[in-house]
Amino acid sequence: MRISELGATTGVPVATLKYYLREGLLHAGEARGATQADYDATHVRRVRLVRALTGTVGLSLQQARTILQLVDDPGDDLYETLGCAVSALPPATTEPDPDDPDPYPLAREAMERLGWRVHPTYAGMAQLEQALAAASDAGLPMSDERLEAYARSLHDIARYDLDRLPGDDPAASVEYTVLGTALYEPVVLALRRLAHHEIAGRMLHPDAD
Amino acid sequence: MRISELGATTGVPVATLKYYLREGLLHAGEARGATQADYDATHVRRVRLVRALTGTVGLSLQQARTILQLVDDPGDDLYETLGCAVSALPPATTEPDPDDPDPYPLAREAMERLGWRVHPTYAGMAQLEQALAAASDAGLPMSDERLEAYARSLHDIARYDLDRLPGDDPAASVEYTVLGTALYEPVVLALRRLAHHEIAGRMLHPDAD
DNA sequence: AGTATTGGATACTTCTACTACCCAACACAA
DNA sequence: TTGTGTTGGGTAGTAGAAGTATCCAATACT
Repeated sequence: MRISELGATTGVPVATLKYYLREGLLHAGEARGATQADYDATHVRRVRLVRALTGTVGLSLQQARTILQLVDDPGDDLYETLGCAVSALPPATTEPDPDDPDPYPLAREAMERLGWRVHPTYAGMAQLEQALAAASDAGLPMSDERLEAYARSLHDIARYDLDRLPGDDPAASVEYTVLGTALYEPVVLALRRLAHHEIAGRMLHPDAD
Repeated sequence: MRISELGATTGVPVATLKYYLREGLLHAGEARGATQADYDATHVRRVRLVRALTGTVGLSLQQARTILQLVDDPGDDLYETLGCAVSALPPATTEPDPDDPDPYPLAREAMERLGWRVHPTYAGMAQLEQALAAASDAGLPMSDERLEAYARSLHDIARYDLDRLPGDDPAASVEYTVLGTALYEPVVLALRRLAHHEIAGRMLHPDAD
């Protein structure tokens, strides 16, 4: 498959594919000569993945590249690889001051109340801290009760995800977890928005069919 | 309060505040003369809100402006206002072809299976359709079973949100719902990521303290 | 042999979100 | 009253992200 065919198959302009090649988001095709290279199904899949991550998920090319590198070359520790993936996802956070004994007080207290055992400087902690602080700053602080309600429901979702990992294939598990974390996030948000709509509809127009 | 004070209080450069004024994200201060205007607590709140929406939530200024206009001047129908707000949130979707009798087949089937009564062209439908299509394109299609598991948990969250609306104050309800939808989304994502981490930790290191 | 396409490189464009600078009008302190 | 500093209002410049366009010599296909 030549590059123009790859473009036709995926609907992505050839100039953009060349850009992805330059930027390291797409592996080079197999060279068949100085002016010809062969692209295959792995390239089609990769291009679709890049478009899904940068388009619907809303990642920057830099963030997508980091995720893809983790999928291509995962460590053997799911736990650590997942941490690297999460730290690549938005919202971007700054490194915590290593001297600060309690860099994420809101998130730490939340985890303690929930009884969740998480590493205190896991990337998700910084993201939760930032999210809680942003809500407070904006005048809608999140109550402990609400946070616990959210956490319980999301814990159920996460358990569903991890219960379905192929336990006998660590590499597939890493890929599934890393990509699933990122790719299903838009589904999560869309479903929450639709649920708000559904419930508001029942509250305001209970008589409709 | 002068503009420099507003900048000092919020930590936002004066040049940026002027930019927000020009762009209609921040209402003008009360003029006290040709070269002096007075800013108050509503301006501080608004600046914090803009920074929360554009920073942590990740909205563009255009999207944040749309949300803020809805909060400033909501219709009297929570149902419709919420729809406008959701359509301003990412991922951006295109208008459906009005001749297409079934513009969002994946999302429609999902809603039917779930028994959710939603308007078939609600903005969230396009977003769900796009999210499901992106996951499929990327090689991780979402099973019906998984979608239902996610939907059940997120419906619980949405019910929690709407059960706590001040029923006697429609304007406050609109503000709470619109801003809560947007501002709590980063919390939702951070909690899901942390839950993955927590559960993976228990699976891989069940013996740790 | 001739035409079209490719890989590779470089340059250009568009958009967003600022950031910097300027200026005349004013406020305030000495 | 005079000097110093700030303000509103405007214009212009910047940096980064994500492409897009063009050129070229080297092929591949017909």
